[in-house]
Amino acid sequence: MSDPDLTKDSAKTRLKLGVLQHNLGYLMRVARNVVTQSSGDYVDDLGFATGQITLLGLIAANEGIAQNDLARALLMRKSQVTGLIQDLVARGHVERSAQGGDRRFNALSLTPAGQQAWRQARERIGQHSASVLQGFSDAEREQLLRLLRKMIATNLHEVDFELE
Amino acid sequence: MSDPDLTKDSAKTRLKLGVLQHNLGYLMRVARNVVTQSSGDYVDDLGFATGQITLLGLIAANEGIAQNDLARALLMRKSQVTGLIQDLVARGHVERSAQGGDRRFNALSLTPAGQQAWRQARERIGQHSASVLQGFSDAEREQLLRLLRKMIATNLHEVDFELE
DNA sequence: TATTGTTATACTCTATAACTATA
DNA sequence: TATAGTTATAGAGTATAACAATA
Repeated sequence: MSDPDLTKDSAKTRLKLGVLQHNLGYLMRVARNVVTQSSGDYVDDLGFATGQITLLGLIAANEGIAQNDLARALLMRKSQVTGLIQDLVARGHVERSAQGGDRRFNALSLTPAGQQAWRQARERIGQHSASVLQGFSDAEREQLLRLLRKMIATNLHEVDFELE
Repeated sequence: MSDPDLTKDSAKTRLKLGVLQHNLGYLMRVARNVVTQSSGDYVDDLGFATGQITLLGLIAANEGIAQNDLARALLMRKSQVTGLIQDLVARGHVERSAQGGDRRFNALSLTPAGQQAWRQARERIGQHSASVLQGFSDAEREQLLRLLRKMIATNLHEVDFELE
């Protein structure tokens, strides 16, 4: 991602973090920016909107899931999920099969094309993840992911995550 | 933060993460949402826009810093920093004193009122940080923050973070 | 020619609420 | 009365580029 705005200055900015180095909000803000800004290099050409790859992955792991459950799992609004899923349906990646019992919700699943797209996207986000964590030892990498999962699990009370 | 959209269902959504449980992008996305959505409970009444508290903290730790250096440190656009700083100046928290040497950039510093505001905000974001990490041991907490700092430092090449 | 900072503009993402259809 | 999902709309956040002043 070439960035004409950020200065290509060779001199590094020296910066003190002060108390912010112990603050989760600050560190998560910058870390999030690090991750999202570098992700473009890996997935932009696939043409997915933000969040759509994640939706594919969750549907792949949870065949027949309802949209509201996706919204809860991602802390997204259901209206937001509606738009993203509608686009995935229009592009032939996802299909909504009306559930036998409760006709209010749609059971979501991936079409063959959607499974193919997910396989490709999965490869890419794996590369991206490895790239951002290049300097990390295996233990550090697993530790970071584990602590993020713990943070999510202890704060997202509506969802019961099933880990392998 | 009461949320009329998210369902207050007592039944938990059971969800498999699949390969996403090992993916940094997914975990950072949800973790970020966990943090930002809960932060409102702690800082909304202070009336700051997103990012402004962080700017106060960085200026407090780096008296005389330039706006572009703040932008680099936060992976923000300089135009975005302009707007946020202008508002902080208008509210009397930050002042721009033209630097003797290079008259292109403004050396930023906190006014007495800004220092007071930062002390209050610092207290709040500390409480928020502790709240999100309630279930963590001291070792886990410090480990998570350390790994986030490492992730930022190894990916933000333009900035040289000075830790204590 | 390059950098700091401003402005204007457009775009993406997120939030709110009213609505339907089902239960 | 409550839930799943849709729609419309507004707002917050971010991106792009042209510009002035200075180096």
